[in-house]
Order: sequence, then structure tokens, then C-alpha cells
Amino acid sequence: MGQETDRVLAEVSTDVVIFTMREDRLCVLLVRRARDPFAGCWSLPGGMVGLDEALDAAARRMLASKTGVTGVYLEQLFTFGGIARDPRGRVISVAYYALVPPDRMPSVRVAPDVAWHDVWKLPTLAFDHADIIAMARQRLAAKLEYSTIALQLMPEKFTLSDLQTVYEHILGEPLDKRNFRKRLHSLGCLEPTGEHHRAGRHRPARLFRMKSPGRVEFIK
Amino acid sequence: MGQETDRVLAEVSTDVVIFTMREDRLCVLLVRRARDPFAGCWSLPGGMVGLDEALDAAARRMLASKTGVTGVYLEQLFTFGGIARDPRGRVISVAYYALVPPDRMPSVRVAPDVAWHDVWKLPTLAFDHADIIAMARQRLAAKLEYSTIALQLMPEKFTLSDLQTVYEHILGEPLDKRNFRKRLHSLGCLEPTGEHHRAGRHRPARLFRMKSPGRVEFIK
DNA sequence: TCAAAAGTGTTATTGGTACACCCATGC
DNA sequence: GCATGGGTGTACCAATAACACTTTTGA
Repeated sequence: MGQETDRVLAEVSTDVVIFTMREDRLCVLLVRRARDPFAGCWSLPGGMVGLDEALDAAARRMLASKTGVTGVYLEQLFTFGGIARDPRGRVISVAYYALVPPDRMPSVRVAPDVAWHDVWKLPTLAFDHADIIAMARQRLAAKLEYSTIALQLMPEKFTLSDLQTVYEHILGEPLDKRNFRKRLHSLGCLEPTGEHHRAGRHRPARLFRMKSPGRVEFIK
Repeated sequence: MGQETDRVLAEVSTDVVIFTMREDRLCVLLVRRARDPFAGCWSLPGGMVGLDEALDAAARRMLASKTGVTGVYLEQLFTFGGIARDPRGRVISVAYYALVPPDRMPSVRVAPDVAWHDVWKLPTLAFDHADIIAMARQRLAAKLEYSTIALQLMPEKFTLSDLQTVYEHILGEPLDKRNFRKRLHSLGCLEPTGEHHRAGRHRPARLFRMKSPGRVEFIK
């Protein structure tokens, strides 16, 4: 921008890695491509950024068009600008990732060309979308260590075991139950609802909720 | 990218926050703008991305054109895409930051419209460049805590006091000398050159160098 | 009464922080 | 000999990691 040159125009798109928890698995929303290139392949939801549209607004638009969801956690991830990443020509993609609580997902909307995939068992992906998802998962895992971001993947009410499962599945390793509970309680951002959740022939679990839903705090 | 829409073309630029240490101060390279908008204002070096040029290649080109430096640490920072950030029209900027060791800077090259500015005492800046520099400084400060990135700002040989000064100036707070030295020695990425640096009427300081120059390690 | 998950504390280790004096040199 | 920055170790505190049993329920 500092020095003027010939004006070079490029296509700018956003791709959004939409995460949610389904059946104790971290899942990503993928769209099956109808046409070439990569026809039949799965890809991230994405599209061109409008001329009068901010980047994050474009990302939220992609999110809403595939899921109907608004107002969830969204963060810019990275901008992918390799010269050959789209065989049709130069396309620069500003990637975002979003965290959708499972109770915010309209359960029905299962278009045949849109599906959730376990982030650890992805199909072959179009473009460089496998790289984008890998980076998003790493970023999410890193943020578990120093923020309360995982709570953005929880429904309004949840048990501590549910939450531990989320941590374990994102990190890919088991955690000690007592240390985990001690740590979460000491954050002071959860409160018991007073209700209990019965889930089989064993002791019911206490339900918790966030004190400030939507707020992501940094710790340490 | 997933769904096809009308092709919207935008201008894509990169702006590069070029850091170096000069006289024990963390400095940023700024360019004085010759023309409107913001004529006379200081701004980051930057320019349009070529159609066949990767984003990081464009950033390295900006860096080389202002400083002549190649092969230094460069990292993508964030993509700024607000709709009104450039009054001439829609311009999306992929910001990078670079770390230049002071002995890599050709000392003379002081064009009248290019100058180093203390990062804590910046002039009024064009566009949203103040935001970009602030974010770069924060990112650098955060990385001091969990990586060896600060060594990328050091000349080939340096004293531990020099290095401590770098940390202190980036973080904006004094550090304990013994704790600092203990920590850096325990990283095991420095080795003494055997030489000493005489700098006044006091004990000469031991000179160190990196065992693997250019390598940035993550710690903890 | 049994199986299955919920819930709960203590101890050991580690890493971080605070802190004060002697050393080598140039003037 | 004195002023100046270089160089070193220890004691305390806090955070983390390891670890096992009791409780409540449904079948």
C-alpha cells in the first residue's frame, strides 16, 4: 500500500472451519463439491468476499448459509495465498474457524451434500482444505491450554465429564479426572444449575452452566 | 470457494512490520507517504501482491526493496479487511512482521522518506497501520514467553546483557538478571564464542552465539 | 448385589520468583 | 582506589502431576 504500482486484482474468498461436538467427537462441517475442480470431493464451506463486506462478515455469512447459526465464536485463522492453490486461477482465502454449541445446531438440516465429519477421520479434501483444518485443530488445541475457549463448544447445560471429553478429544490424550475438575473449578467461570443429569444405571451427574456465556477468558 | 458466485475482485496488498534493535530500542521501519491519501504521513512498507506471487514472497519483496535484507525471520500476522480502511476503495492487507538482526542492516541506506522509529514512540500513522504495529508488538511479546524468537533480533555475537535489554524493551518491564541468565542457559541454544566484549571501564562481557542460527524453538 | 460412571484430597515434584554480593576493568 | 557493569547461588512459594477409594443409581 505504501508505494503505488499497477493495480492487481485477485479473488478473495473465505473458508470457514465450523467445529461442533457430535457424539463425543469434534466434528467439522464439510460440503460436497458439485462441480470441477474437485467435483465430488468434500470441501470447507466458503465463498467470495463481497466488495462491501468485511472479512469476518463474509465468514459469518458462510456460517449462516450452511447452518443458520449466528452469534457464535468466530476467529480469523490464517490467510492462504499459494499461487497454485486453486487450479482455476489466483484465489486468496482468508480462513476462519467457528465453534458451534451442539444445542445451537438445528438438528434436521442434513442436506445430502453437507455433512459433519470427525476431525480425526477426514475424507480426501479439495484444494488445501486439509491444511486449513489441521491448522484450525492445532490452534484450538493450543487455546485449550490458556483460555476458556472449549466452553464455546458446550450446550447451555453440561456435566464436567462432558467437558472433559471435549478436552480429551481435541487434545487427543486422556486427562486426569481430579486434576481436570480442580482446574476448571478454580477458574470460577462455571456455576452449578442445581439440576442433575441421569444417564444410565449409575450416579447422576451435576449440570453446570457458564457464568458469562459467550465470554472467552485468558488464563495465567 | 465452495459455492460459485459472481467473481468479486479486490486489491490485495501486504504490509510488513520490520523490526530491528537500534540503540537498545525496538524499532519499526516506516515510509513517509508522498501522495494522498495520508500524504506526508508515515506508513508501513507495503504494496500490491503480484498475480503470480505468493503472499509471503510479496512480503519478502517489500522487505528487500526497503532494506536489501533477505533470509530473515518472517511470519504472517493477520489479514486486515475492513471495508473503509483505504479511502480509495476496497483493499485487503495481509500483514506480516519481520525480525532483522542489526548486523544485517546496511547501515547507510537512510533515504529521507524511510526511517526507523521507536515502537513505543510512533508518529501518527496512515490507514490502520497503528493497529497493525500494535498487534505485531503484542505477538512478538507473547512469543518471547514461549519461544526463542528474540534471538532473531540479535547480531551474530552478543552479550547476555544485550539480550536481556531486548527482552526488557519488548516486554516493557525490567527482568531479574540472575533469573534471566539461568533461564537462557537452561535452554541450551547458546554457546560462548570464547571472546569478550570490552565496553568501558568495567569487566568485559562474554560473547555468545546461537548454536543453530535462524532456528526458532518453542519451549515448555 | 453388581456394574458403571460421579465425585472427592493429599503428597511429591517442579518451576518460578525474590534477593545480595564479589569480579574484572578503565580511569 | 573507585566507579561501572559483569557475573554467580540459594531459599521460598506456587503450580502441576501422580495417585485410589467412596457414592449413587438402574438393572
